[in-house]
Amino acid sequence: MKRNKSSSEVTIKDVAKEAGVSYSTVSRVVNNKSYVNQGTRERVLQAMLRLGYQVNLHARSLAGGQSNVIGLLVVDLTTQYMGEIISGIDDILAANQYELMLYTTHRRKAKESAYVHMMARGLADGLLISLPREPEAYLKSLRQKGFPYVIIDHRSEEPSDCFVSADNYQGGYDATKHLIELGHRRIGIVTGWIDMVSAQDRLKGYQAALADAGIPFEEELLFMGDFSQPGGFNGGTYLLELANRPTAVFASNDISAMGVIEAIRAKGLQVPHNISVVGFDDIPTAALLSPQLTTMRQPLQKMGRSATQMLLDLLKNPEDRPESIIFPTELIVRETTAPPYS
Amino acid sequence: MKRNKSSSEVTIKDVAKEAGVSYSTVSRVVNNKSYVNQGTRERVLQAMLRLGYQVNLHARSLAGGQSNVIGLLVVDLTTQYMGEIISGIDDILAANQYELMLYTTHRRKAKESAYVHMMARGLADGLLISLPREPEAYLKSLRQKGFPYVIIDHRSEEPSDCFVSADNYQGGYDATKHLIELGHRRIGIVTGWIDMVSAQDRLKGYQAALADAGIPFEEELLFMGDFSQPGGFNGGTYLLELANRPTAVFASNDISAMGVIEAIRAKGLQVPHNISVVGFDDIPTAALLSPQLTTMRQPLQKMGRSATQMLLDLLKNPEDRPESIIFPTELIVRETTAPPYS
DNA sequence: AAATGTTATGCAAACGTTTTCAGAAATTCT
DNA sequence: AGAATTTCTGAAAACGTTTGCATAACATTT
Repeated sequence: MKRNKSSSEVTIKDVAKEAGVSYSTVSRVVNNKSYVNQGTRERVLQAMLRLGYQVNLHARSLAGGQSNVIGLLVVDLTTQYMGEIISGIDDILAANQYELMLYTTHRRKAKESAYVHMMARGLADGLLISLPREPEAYLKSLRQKGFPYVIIDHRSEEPSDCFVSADNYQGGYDATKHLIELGHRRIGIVTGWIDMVSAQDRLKGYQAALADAGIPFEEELLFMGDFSQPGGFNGGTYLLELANRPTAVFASNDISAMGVIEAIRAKGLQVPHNISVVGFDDIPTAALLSPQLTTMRQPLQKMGRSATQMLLDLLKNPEDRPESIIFPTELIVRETTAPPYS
Repeated sequence: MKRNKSSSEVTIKDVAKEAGVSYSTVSRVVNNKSYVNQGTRERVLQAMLRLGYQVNLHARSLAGGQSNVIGLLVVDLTTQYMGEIISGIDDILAANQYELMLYTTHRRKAKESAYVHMMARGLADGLLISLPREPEAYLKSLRQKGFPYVIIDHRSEEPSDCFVSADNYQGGYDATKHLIELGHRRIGIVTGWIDMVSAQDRLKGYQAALADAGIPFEEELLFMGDFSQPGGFNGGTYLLELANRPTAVFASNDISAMGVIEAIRAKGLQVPHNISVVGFDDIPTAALLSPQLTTMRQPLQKMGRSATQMLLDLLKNPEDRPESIIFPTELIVRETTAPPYS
């Protein structure tokens, strides 16, 4: 058997020999188990230190049946949105000595499924799934395997699923209501990927706010976007070229709001003077734009933390499944919204 | 031994039984090795499909001596800077069937060392280290272990180190030169974490450009920043409150440039009318700001890709060590720089 | 027809742990 | 003092693979 370990890979057996005990004892010391004589423990600890022992996690996983790794499936890492969530995840994981394995699907639905199966087979103990596009395909197999997972930012209809999400419906409602209260009557919307529940919910909230204010929903004021900046730009351009253009736009996330604003500027108009814009997420840059973006805040870090804690709880007690959480959103009024220009 | 695998964990042996062959044959089929009869191969493949076999990566790593995992050590994930680099890393990794294990140190130097030792012991085959703060502590031990690693955005002095970096010196030089050519003579600088080589290099480039133009370097125009937005804000505020304030500022990255701009606005001044600002990185939002940020572009994605490819090459042929790469930077002139206001 | 290769298969030993089981040693209870 | 606990320790069997070695079957050459 070829072993290309160049040098001293110290194993538990080496430590055992050095300390003059059996390797089971070393294992007990490493894992801080009871039933080890204080003196022996010291001796082993010394030996470990002298030899520079480090546990081999693969061997541990194989023997112990769990890996202390959790997998994270994300569509895309380049957004601040994801960065915030991950930073929350990482907090909790680090505090519980778990490792993070990252899978990026780059919006390719097919990849999601492949990765999930890979993780579910021993590599990870549990899975955090963020912003799934077509989850049903693989969630079904995870469920039937009894593999623990928590979904982030996706309100699952399946009762047995655990998820953490923001109240996208209410957020969409409040964002739209804010515009209505400013006096707007023609309000455009640029949606996210409409196959995602969160995008659908924001749209529904928008429609509900309109209905409650007695404003009819107009198909032509809706643009199907994709949560991206170019998507927002296209949406903005489309809305502005309408014969009877809107006086305000609700963009389904901050990134596309930035696109919308760019489109408005490209037409030689001003925000919020000519057109108001409200975003969604409150990513850190939202406050750094000029004018600063009015947006719905989602507690992204907190969502990451909760989801992770939930998964860890699930790993500990697989029988009682934690309650899913829907966090409230918060309207952050900054400088991109104003009464309509007449 | 407790096994909490709830249901059917299909192993290679189950497949062997199903297909009526020995499990070594199944292993050969799984790994696409030669010396397997076409018919047998078919039969095994069928059996795998029927049983839903998935390889256990921990077992493979343990037996095979390599894990097909590479570790990535980053300070902070919430920046677009990192997002861009990771997206490059991920491209190459995915194409080569490697997994990505992520470690975030959150700027805590002590953590770096702990993680590195953990990864180096079997978990990962190689390490990608981005933006190290105090690398010497653990790099030494990696070197002596012969553990493969590549450093991103850190021009190492150690000749045996492989790294990928942008030409920070030239970038700092060109950014400053751009301001000088516009007519500026008093140019402030907000540095990055000055213990990082990249931050030092940008500063040196700044000083060299000044020297070449016959402008004396003034200590009071230098502010030690930390690559953060608040750091930029503080730096900007400091520079503006100078008795003889600068007419332009070179911020050592885009994020701190945004902070500087915020500070300028807070003083009731305009960019670039009163003060010019140039950043560094060209993160995606740089082009979306208003006014759009003039900055030095680093090919972040490409850097991620190169570093990863380099590491993979290193894993394949540990003897011949690839050449380190320094990518050129490119000045992107947008709207935050203009001739000095007089 | 024997000798030599080539292709295909199985056996069994690793890989570095965890964990069960059994027994030894030390301690506490009658 | 003997019995009953409790604390400690080691042997050995897993965990699910890969891989070196042996051997079998078949094809090709002398």
